[in-house]
Amino acid sequence: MDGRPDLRNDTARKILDAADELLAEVGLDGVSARSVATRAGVNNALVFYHFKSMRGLVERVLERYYEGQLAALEAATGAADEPLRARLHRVVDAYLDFMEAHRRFPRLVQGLTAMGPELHDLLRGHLAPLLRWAERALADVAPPEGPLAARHLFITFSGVITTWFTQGPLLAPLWGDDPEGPAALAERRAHVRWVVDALLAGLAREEPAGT
Amino acid sequence: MDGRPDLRNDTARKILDAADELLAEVGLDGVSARSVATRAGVNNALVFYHFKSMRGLVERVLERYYEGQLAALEAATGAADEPLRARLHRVVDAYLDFMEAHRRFPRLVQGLTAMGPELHDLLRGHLAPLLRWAERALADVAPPEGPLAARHLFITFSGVITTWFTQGPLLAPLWGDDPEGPAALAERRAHVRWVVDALLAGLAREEPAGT
DNA sequence: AGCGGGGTTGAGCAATTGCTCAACTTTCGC
DNA sequence: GCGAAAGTTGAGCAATTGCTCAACCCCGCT
Repeated sequence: MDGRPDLRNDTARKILDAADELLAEVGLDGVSARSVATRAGVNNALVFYHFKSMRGLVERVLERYYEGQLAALEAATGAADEPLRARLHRVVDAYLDFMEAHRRFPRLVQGLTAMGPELHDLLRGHLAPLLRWAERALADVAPPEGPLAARHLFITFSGVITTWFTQGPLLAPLWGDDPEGPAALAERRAHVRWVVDALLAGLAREEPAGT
Repeated sequence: MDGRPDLRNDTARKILDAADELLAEVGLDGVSARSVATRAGVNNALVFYHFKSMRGLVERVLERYYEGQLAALEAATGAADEPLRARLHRVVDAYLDFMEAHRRFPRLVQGLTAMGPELHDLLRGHLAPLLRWAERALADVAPPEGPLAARHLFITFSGVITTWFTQGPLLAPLWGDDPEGPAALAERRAHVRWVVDALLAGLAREEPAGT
């Protein structure tokens, strides 16, 4: 009933889905237990029965997304004998695909990050495996320390990708594009790939003799 | 009394400053008119007297930041005869300096962006001049359309910079650094400069014969 | 048939919210 | 020194919030 309720088509799942939708529509502060319950078609007391508190609900929504993201990135990592550039392209594609398939996710993370330090530990716990994964994936080309370390590249890459999804809806109307459309995403995907190539070229130039 | 109250050291300014601080501490939803008034040392009715509504207050806080940011970037743009690389480095430095001097700003924007579409028009209004400025500054090296257009580069650059300030506090403890310290910022600054150089090199390679 | 427990319900409580209002004080032109 | 405007105050209203609780329903078990 608490912690991790069953999510097989029963009430807890409907509540979780409703919370997910509402978080994207009205933001974190706009969603109330009553609104979640109403959308899920259940009594609002059930929200606190299945998830212990409102915060527990939000944490569970987050958890679901981060698990999916990490799985998607790891699945795209592929074999180590593949050329790094091709691997990175696949990973970046997977990142973009996941964000496109779950457009609410970057918004949600953005909102929670800005909500104050109480949630930082929670977010850190989900970010840590992603960072470790990036450090492993970039171990061959990035120095362990300094301005070109994998952690900086990780922040840069994730910034380049997620900023499109968070700022895109704001900016795209300014140049008359549909930010949610597939054409705009394809263009952004090409841009990100180009950025990856340019940064890889820069890394190769920086340290011509790899390990 | 409304719209744009005088900000010369009287009550309206104290309210605005208090709101600014609180927005960063407890997030957008955590700040109430009473909390703002208490911190400012005034009666809470004054919040609605000087600013018409709670939203008006937040808008005014935002406005102050965006005006400062645009001024800082334009001041750093410099003369057109200077080499583009040097100009970009100066602009990027100014961007980083502004963010460092106003660490609450990226957080605030992040929170407001995630808060739902009601605030999007407001944010768009502030973002538009920044975008136009970027398109002007990059007119020589970026094509007007496609994946390398100035707008994509703008999102990329601002993502690389702001993500450090929003995600940094989350990630830095994972590698035992003080994200707010000057050493961490200097390292990030070097990283961003390196990114700028790498992307400029990529652009030069893409279109060897400029206008 | 009876029992017990997970699931569900509506009502409700205490706290907080944005905002209003009438009354009070201060400021300022005249 | 007068009167109007600007500024300030405490009280309070209507609505919403997270959350609790006692009662109920429904199911399998014996």
